[in-house]
Amino acid sequence: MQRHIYNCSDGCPVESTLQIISGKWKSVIIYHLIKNKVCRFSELQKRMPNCSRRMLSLQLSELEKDKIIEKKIYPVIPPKTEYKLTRFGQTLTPLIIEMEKWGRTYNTINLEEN
Amino acid sequence: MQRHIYNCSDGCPVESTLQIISGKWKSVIIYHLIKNKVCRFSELQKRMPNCSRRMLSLQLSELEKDKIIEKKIYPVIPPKTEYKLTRFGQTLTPLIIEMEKWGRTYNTINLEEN
DNA sequence: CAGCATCCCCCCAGATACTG
DNA sequence: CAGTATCTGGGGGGATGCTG
Repeated sequence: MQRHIYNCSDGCPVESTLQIISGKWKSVIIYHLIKNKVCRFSELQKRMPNCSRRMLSLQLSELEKDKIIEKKIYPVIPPKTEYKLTRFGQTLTPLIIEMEKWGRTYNTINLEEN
Repeated sequence: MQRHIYNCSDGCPVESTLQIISGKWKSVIIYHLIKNKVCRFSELQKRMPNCSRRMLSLQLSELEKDKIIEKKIYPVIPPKTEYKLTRFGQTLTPLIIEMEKWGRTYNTINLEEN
């Protein structure tokens, strides 16, 4: 995690944030975990059909490494896992909700233009 | 701009937002334009030393195409340009400020851990 | 100063196949 | 079900040089 900071110009806070959430699907994953508290891998897949299984897996593992989400594995067959936000990850909620709000009005505007 | 929407799963608002601001440097550019109102190309360069001139140029032109920023060209020699947020672009302010806030506390936490 | 054009390399991410 | 492993191509992005 430390390396992130040194990539940022003069400690620019926006750049710091991007180091954590700029992955192609990370904010979307966090968004669904805010809305649904707990999600299984397949549930996330359904909610993000444009994200390949491979990508979903990669993004999840990076979020886990950065302590944004935590993973619970049930030792059963067939396998079952659950993902949820950590306490630290929950501090991203206001930011992601702002993304949601802006996206909603943006969608509305574009629909009106048709 | 329309194409953006159809890339989004079921109109997911977060995905819509990402279509606009997910470029590698876009949120950082917007951030500096919020803080400084008007910036010249070289001023943005100084504030984002890790962003190459080429990348800065590309990101700016995409933001302009999406009507987030507008560019004013002064027909002088040597050339002078100025960038600022459009009214539409200003609606992103709350979102970018949330990114700033989160990045600040994140930086603080990491400094404490040293 | 504020870019664009070109070249070129690397690696991101899709497709596919396999596994506990 | 919930992933890994491997291969591959296409393009994102750096470096450099040029211009009005």
